Amino acid sequence: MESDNVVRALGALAQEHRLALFRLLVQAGPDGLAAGAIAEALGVPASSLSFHLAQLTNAGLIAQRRDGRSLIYSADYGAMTALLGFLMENCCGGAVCAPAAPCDTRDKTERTAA
Amino acid sequence: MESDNVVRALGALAQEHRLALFRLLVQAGPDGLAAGAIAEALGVPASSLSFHLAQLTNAGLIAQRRDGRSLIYSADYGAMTALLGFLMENCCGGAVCAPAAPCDTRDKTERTAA
DNA sequence: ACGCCATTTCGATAATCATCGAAATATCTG
DNA sequence: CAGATATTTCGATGATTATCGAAATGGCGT
Repeated sequence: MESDNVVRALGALAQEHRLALFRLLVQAGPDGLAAGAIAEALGVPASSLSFHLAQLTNAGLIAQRRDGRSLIYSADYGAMTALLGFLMENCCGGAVCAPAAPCDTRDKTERTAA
Repeated sequence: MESDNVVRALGALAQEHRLALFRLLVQAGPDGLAAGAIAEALGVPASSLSFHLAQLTNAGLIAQRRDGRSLIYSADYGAMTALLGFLMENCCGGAVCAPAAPCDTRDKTERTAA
C-alpha cells in the first residue's frame, strides 16, 4: 500500500461515524449490510450516511454491490490487512514485528469448503 | 484505547506531512529528534511543523522533552501499539487474530540490560 | 542585562469536511 | 406505465484544517 492510499484510508477511518460504520461492516462479515440497515443502526440520516459510505468506498476500505433496490456494503478485509501491514512495517525502522494478517479474509463459502 | 482517542490518533496520522513525521520519529527511536532537525528533514516551515507536532502530541502519539533550547520529540510506541491493538481487536467481531505488540517498546537502556 | 538561537503562538487566508433537507435516480411490483 | 421503496446527488451552511510569515516566548552564553 502506498503512502498516499494510507493517508486516505486513515482519513476515512478518522471520523466517529465512519469508524463505527466500518466496525459494523467488519462485524457483519462478507455478507455486508444494506445502506438502510446501516443508517438505522447508526442513527444517521440517509444523505449523511451516503456521504460517509462514499468516503470509505473512495478509500478502498469497503465494497458495494446491488441486491434489488438495496445497495449492500461490506468491509474489504484485504484493504484493512494492507493498512495494518503498512503501519506495522513502518513502526520499527522497516522491521516487521508482527504478522500483518489480522483477519481470515476468506468468505463463508470458502471457509465452509476448507 | 477508547474510540474517541482512536479517532484522534487516526486523524493525526491522516495527513501526508504528519504520517511522514511520525514514521521519521519511529525510525529515530527513543532518542527522538529536535524540532529543527525534523523541519529540515521534511522540508516544512517551522511554524507549519509546530502545528503538526501539536496535533500528534494532542493525539498522544508523540512525546516532548526539552534539551537546552531544543525541544526533542519522540514516538510513543505504547500509543502506536494501543492503536494497532484497537484496530485488530475490532476487525473480526471481537476476536484478536494477531498479537497487538508490533514493537519492542523498551528503550535502549532496558534492551541493553536484558 | 543583552543578543542569539530554537521553537511556538498569533492572525489571516484558502481549502476541505460534515451535516441534512429536498430533489433526482434506480429498481421492483402491480 | 404508475406508484412505492432504497439510495444517491445537489446545494447551502457552519465547522474544522492546513499553510506560512511575522511576532512573541524560553533558554543559553557572554
